[in-house]
Amino acid sequence: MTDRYDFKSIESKWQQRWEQEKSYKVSEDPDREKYYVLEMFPYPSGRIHMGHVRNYSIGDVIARYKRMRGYNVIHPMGWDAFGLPAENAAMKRGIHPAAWTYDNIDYMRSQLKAMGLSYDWDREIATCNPKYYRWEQFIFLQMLEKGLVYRKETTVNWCSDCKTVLAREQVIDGACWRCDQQVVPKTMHGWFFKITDYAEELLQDLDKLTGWPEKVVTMQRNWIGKSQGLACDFQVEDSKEKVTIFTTRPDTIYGVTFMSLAVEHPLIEQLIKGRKQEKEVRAFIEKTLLEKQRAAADHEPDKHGIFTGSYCINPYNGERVPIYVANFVLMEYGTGAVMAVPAHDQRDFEFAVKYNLPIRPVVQPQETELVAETMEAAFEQPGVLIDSGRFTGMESAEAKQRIIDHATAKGFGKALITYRLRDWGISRQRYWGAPIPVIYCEKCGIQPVPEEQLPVVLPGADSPDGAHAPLHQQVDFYTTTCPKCGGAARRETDTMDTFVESSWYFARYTSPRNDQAPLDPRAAAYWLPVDQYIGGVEHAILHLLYSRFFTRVLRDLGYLEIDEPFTNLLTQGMVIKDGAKMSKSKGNVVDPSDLIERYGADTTRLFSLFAAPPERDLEWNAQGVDGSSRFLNRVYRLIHQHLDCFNDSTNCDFTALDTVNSQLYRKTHQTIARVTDSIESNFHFNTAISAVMELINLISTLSADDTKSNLEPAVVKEALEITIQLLYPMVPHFCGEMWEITGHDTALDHRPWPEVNTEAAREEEITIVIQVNGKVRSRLQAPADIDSRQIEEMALSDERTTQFLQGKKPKKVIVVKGKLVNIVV
RNA sequence: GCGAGAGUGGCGGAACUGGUAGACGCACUGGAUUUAGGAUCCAGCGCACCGAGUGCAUGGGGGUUCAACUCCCCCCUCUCGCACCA
Repeated sequence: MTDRYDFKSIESKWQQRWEQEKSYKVSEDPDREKYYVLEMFPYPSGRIHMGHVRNYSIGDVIARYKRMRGYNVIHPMGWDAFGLPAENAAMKRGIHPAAWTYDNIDYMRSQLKAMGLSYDWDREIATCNPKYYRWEQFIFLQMLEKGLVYRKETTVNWCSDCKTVLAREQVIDGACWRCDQQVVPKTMHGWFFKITDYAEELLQDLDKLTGWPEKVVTMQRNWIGKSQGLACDFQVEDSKEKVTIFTTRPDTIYGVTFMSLAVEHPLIEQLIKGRKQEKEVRAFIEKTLLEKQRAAADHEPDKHGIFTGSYCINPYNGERVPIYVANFVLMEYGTGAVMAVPAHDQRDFEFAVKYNLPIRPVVQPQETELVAETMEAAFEQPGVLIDSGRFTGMESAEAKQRIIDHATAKGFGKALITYRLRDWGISRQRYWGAPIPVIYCEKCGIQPVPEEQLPVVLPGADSPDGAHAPLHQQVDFYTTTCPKCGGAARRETDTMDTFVESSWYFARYTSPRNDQAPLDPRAAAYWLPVDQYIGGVEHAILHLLYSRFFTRVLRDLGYLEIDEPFTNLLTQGMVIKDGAKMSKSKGNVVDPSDLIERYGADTTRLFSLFAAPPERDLEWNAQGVDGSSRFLNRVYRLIHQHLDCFNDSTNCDFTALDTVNSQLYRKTHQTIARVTDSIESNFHFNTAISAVMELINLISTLSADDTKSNLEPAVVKEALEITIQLLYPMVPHFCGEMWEITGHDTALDHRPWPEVNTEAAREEEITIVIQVNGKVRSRLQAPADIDSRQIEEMALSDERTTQFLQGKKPKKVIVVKGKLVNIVV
């Protein structure tokens, strides 16, 4: 035997075996309870990085653990394969995006296989495959039919150099992230998913997500951003027009002293026409629009505004209210018009101070009295109404309701709920995405591509030198005939946002080769929802919200029976090095392949699990990897040292062990308990590994030469067998091999997880801590079942303790059974 | 600004419903063995004092308690998310 295990041959041996035997292929089995564990699928960027290693190691431990627990575990993997980087790489290297993508997939698949991950590779999907996006197009059409998709014109960020729409994240200081060209707003048509139809349900059901991190739930709640309030019409003076405002504070409506409109508000034109302010206001609007375009995301511009020359009437008190245009009012939210109450809204307060507008308190706090002249900030809390007509004297909460009721009764307003959530714009002017399956006919208008003509295939993707220009430049692609009238027509040339693919892939995994429907409802009903989903917190909003939306859409289309796709969510921390996230630009990247080459997959996995609990950031430490490697070699040597125990057939009475043997027996069962608990409660594999290390340390200590003869082979054998079983989900090749060389012929995947013998795990003797005035002064050994009176007696007669008492009489003695005694003097 | 989370040795991190702070690992120090080792084994390792020992220690300051990393109040720092949402 050598003193280090040969990870190379062991790992390739087991990987081959798993592959040949299809060890992790699963199918529906109504007699067994299923468990669906899923890691967010990767974008095939070229090589896997440490974040992937961490993500998939965590998932694989859970998959293997649950398998040992007897579950029918589905653990699939695939590729989020559409996206802009493929097009960029293609441009740069003169190859086709499809070729680049599929090459990357092949390489990364081999990297994942080298990690020994227990996937059912027969379920592998790549979203750029027409067999996948065909069904995405199908779902799109079903949604279109149901009115969940619509086309509208909006303003987008356009880069004139790259000739494409940019996502908001791709606009840096007003310029394109790639070519640095100034981004311009452009009005164009696009397709939208009506996610806002589900806003309320998506919000309400967040309460059901008890298996999600609070943080993610909160982020989604804020993102949906529900506000309840009053929509109320203010009649424009000397005009037929009305300004409709939205407020969440109807209780402050008697404190309105002016009105603010967004610069884009459609009414402005009429308000200023022919007035002396006309020119000035136009100039202001133009300037503000420019400013908005340029505004960096990280600072708020100062508040500016300008009087339009018009007034409107507060329907509650009949007062004339001057109408302003202000740069801080958003057209996209509410109604684009805000009633300004400087006394109770900080922005309005600042604006009023700047432009010398009146401040009128109408809600009084409990303790103090607000006086307009001395206010230094708005009072934004609820309180009791004053100077508010018939509502004076009411509490804010009641007043809100009464004021809304009043508006409803009089017909100039109503209760309104608004959401921050916008409909999801999915049109992209890029090549490498799923084509949107509609046809434009001059005569018949927008026509869905007939189902039997799906998929609308991306042209050129099947040959390496095929065309990959944006579809609107590919005449052969967009020239078609109308499915209705047969006349000349034009295909939609936009492709879908890549987030669409990832919004339902987890469901497709349940019947990945189905060519009759997007999903097999029976398979979906068996496997879904995903029991444990694992991925980076950067997807907390978009991907996870879209998936929740799609799940409901697929439910309403009759494919799914569930509301929520992911029962439990684990958001893993980043892998960092030298205090920063690993990135090429920082030059602190560790390539997982180098590690696997040098230390093996098991060591790499073990370290990524041991260095930090999953939800925290993991600081990469090269020496820490050595430590993990050392540990495995230590286990390896220890097993070899005790190989004879596995052949020993001496009878052993586990109920009558001597001190040394019962110590090991006890520790073994305590370790099972600790490891099981660490995994079950919060997936803190770091403490699970620590526990096994302690067990190994004990076996080492006890098997040092002078005491070895005392150890019972059966006790050592049990300890080592359990070590191997407990470590198996984390370091599967190593443990598979150890299991085999210790004479077992059933694969560990089919061995049940070890059971704790609670009797054996119980300590016989415990350490009782003696405190004097709360400070530890002494420790005593006592039998575990000692009662409080006896402990107290022992403590008071303890020599060290009496020294500290210096003859003083105890005022009080607190005894915590099995733990400590505190003597107060 | 708002929201969420986190501050524990030289480092990563332990500590159950308040009850021995620092498990486990890394680094470091001393020793053994070795031709050699980035191998292995033994011992030490929060800080202060020469020390058995004692005192001080979980971001800072108060408080509750016999007892606080843990509970309460105030403050500081860091990370992440949202960012004029009416």
